[in-house]
Amino acid sequence: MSRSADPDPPDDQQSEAGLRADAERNRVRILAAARRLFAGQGLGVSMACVAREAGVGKATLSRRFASREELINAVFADRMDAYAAATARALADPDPWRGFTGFIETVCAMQAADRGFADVLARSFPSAKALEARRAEAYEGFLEIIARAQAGGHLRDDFTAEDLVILLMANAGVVAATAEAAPDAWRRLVGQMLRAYATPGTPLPPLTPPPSGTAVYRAMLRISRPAPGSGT
Amino acid sequence: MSRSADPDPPDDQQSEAGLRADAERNRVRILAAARRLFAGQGLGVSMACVAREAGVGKATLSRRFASREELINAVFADRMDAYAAATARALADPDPWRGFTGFIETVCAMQAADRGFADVLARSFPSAKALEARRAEAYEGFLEIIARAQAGGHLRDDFTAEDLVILLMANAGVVAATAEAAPDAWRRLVGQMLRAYATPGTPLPPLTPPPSGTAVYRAMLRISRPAPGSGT
DNA sequence: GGAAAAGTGGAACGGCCTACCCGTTTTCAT
DNA sequence: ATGAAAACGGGTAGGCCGTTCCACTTTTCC
Repeated sequence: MSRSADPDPPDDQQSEAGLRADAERNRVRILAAARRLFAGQGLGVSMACVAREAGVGKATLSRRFASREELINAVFADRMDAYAAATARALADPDPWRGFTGFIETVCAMQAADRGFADVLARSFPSAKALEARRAEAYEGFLEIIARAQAGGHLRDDFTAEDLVILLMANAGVVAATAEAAPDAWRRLVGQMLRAYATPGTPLPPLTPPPSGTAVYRAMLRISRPAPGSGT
Repeated sequence: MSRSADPDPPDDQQSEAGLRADAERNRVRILAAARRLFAGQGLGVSMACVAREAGVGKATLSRRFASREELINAVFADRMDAYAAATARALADPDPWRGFTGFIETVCAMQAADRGFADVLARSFPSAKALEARRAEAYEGFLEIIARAQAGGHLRDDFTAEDLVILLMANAGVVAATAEAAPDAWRRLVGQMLRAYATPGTPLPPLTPPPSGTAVYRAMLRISRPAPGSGT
């Protein structure tokens, strides 16, 4: 709610302060290109590739986004909004357990849909202020989701917020490996994890069937992750 | 059982056919260096780094191991032996369920102990014949482990061999992220997965406590995976 | 003990990436 | 319309990575 309250109205999305028209246009093209590449290949894509894909010079990219983290911050701002919003939606659900499972599934689906975002959720970027603020916000919301679901009796008492991070890291691993060859594999993982989180009597939806043996084999072959430079 | 039945006896370990003494010595140093680096930083370490660590020239490394996969094949041969042997041990256990859980824990522990091996288990290297032979062997054994455990009534009927691969990929993700900051996080994941695999009445050991919030946060900061080039 | 064979490491090369600088083009306000 | 400021993109330098070639050293074997 406290994001862009500029007096300039006609910006539907995020836009930078006093940027010249052509500069703003390039900014948008860069963001679109980066979004595309990050989604498909993870956060490790080289800056030169992003510039090439956006049809701008490397210098322009560097001028607009000084570091990779800055670019990540801008690219994933709206996804992090959706992430934070998902906690609110979960809390609005009258059924605490359904709110909990829905949140887990939503978030893991976001990871599956965007390899870059999968990494963003499993890592932390201290210099990306907007992102980290949203993450903290979501964390607070998730604590409440947990408390409600535990009070409702369907979530085990030993479940902690740290377990979500572990799940996100695990799911990032599965998504990175299977995105192309077995794009539904993550559902299997999540279904099983929910079984593990639930108290004994809890009714659970049937498990997604596992990917075929050949699909899994192809996934084992294709894992080609460029992966983030440990850069600045 | 059908491995090195050479007439040359005095080789205790793996050694190459007619290699000059000093060449063989270098070979061993290369393997040791690669083992060390792969274990700590994953399979993405540069060949130049391996050569430097081994104290040999890059040319020597390339001459001995033409490709990264060849090096991986040699380095992880004994680990894959242990992997295959673990299935035999599991099958020797009179309690099928204990055999199953012990196998899962052993394998995931191997992943946690060696980041390179974690990747090896979650990927496939068609050109690394020795490795893949062992993997196939282990796969056969695992099918039997599953059948026995399901017949015993403690393993759910919907568990499949593909679920092991998914678990290995998930665990590889957790290990890559937490190896330094929260080295026990994988135990939490595995404990929860076993809960998910077990039929309702099955007695299960208590869950490993989750890593502390600060440890998890440090893990989210430090994920710096070089990661394999999508090699030859 | 000496020559041939086997092995070695460094230099050179091409490819890819990042960071920086600089001459040119575009925009915007007057 | 026009000039200054802003933005542009390409070129260059520096760093790794992996591969190949070549003059030199070590081992082996007779």
